[in-house]
Amino acid sequence: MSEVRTRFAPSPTGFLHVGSLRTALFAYAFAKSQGGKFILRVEDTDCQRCIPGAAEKIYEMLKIFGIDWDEGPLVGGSYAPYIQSERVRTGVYKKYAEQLLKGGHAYYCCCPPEELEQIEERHERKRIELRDPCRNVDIQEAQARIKKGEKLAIRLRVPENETVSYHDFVLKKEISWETNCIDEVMLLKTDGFPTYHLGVVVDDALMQISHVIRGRDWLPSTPVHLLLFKYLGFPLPQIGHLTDILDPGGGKLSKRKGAVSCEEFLADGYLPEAILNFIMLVGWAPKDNRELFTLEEFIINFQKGSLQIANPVFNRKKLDWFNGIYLRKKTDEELASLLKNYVPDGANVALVNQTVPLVKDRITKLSDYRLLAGFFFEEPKIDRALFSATAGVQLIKAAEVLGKIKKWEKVEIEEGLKKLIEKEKWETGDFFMNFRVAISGSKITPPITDSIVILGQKTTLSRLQQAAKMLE
RNA sequence: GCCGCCAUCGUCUAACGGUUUAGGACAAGUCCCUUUCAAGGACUAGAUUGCGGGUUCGAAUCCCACUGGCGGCACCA
Repeated sequence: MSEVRTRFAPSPTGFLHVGSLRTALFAYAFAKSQGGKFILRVEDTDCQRCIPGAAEKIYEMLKIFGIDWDEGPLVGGSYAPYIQSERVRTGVYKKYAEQLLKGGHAYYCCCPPEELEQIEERHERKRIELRDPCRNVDIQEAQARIKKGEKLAIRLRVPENETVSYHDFVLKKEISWETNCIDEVMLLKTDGFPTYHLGVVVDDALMQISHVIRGRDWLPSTPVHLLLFKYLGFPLPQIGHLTDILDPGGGKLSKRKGAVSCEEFLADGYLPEAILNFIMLVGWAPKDNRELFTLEEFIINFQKGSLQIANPVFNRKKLDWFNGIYLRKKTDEELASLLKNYVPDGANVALVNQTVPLVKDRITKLSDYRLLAGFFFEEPKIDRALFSATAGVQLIKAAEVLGKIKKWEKVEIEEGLKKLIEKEKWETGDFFMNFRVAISGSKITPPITDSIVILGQKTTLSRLQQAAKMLE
């Protein structure tokens, strides 16, 4: 059996989408699970849509998630990805387009390039006629026009009344199309760049990709690729289409309803391993219902599980759950260091370290830290409506008791407070809630006595006094 | 409009055509723990497997039709 080779082929037109991360992950795991190779190829043949720096961002992201590629041009001792715009210069795409032309499987298109507004019109026309009028233009005539300096594009010539089909290894079924329904797509643009269709087929063939794994949204263009593989005389790779990830609100996962790029999730304080574990289970499932996998474990188990064929809905709550799990797996030191970008500016490092054990079980993502522990670093803004009617006296007396404490330690503090509550016959819950609000400005906090131990006697007293004053 | 894909609890899913009173996880609810919120533990509820027909001794599992969802139809990828 020949080597398994998969690839991830993003276009650098924006941030890495979680759906793309999944495609990359599955292609990577598929190859790795069989001792194969994984390749990264940047499909940047539409110069206008490319965003400077986007490609580098994608490399960086993949590496953060542990997805690294095994091949490519050597640059400074490591592999660079294959880049289509660079390959254009070698003339490969043009060469194969001309081969198709020669074989009668493509033709020059003399239509003037359309503006975006006209595309809609074309779309309407497609409903009636799939064939381009240029298919009948004499090739000699077209070549004469090119000699005169005109730039002509090249379209695929689709045969009539044939059937094309392939076996989808993810869907596990034969899928076929009547050629009469296949569009005569553009292959080579007037700027000399290939379109996606020519680009993928030529490169997948030349790079000897054994298994093409891509999103379901590519399924409709597969018949075109099938034709190209055939006419170019390339062996057909195995092709498999992954599910589309759906938005809870319906339709494909979209930005409107929240974050979709890996950058955003990371910035929000989701851990790479949590995102990765979550995304593994979106479109793939093991037989034994296991849920926790590291990347290595995923690779080992990949073949034993199965790729889903029904489109899943993106379940954010489940991502939160995974993140909580991985957050709690961190040591306090690790968590403190991860929290660096989420603590208030200029926050005291030692103070942050002390608060970590208190917040660890209470945050679902790193960005929650500030909301929960902000009062350690800045004076709280207190809404007096949060206090109960008994708050005034309680705070004053609590301050008196705490002011007398010699050793500022948890046991001493708790003892003093408990005695006070008993003596005054207060309700424990009522007292602590008022106390909590006075210290933090919030009804939701880490354990409050632990918190004031960290906060220190001076700050604690001043906050109590301030709150009491406010209630006068 | 045309072409294609899909269909099990709210969500993600498990279940060689028979061991299934359809299992697990997230979410929800109840209880325990508890000075709040979490975390943790225990438990509950939730799916006549979209609908209708077949095939079969037997169907969530196979076939057909319907309905619904999704995707694609650019000199974009």
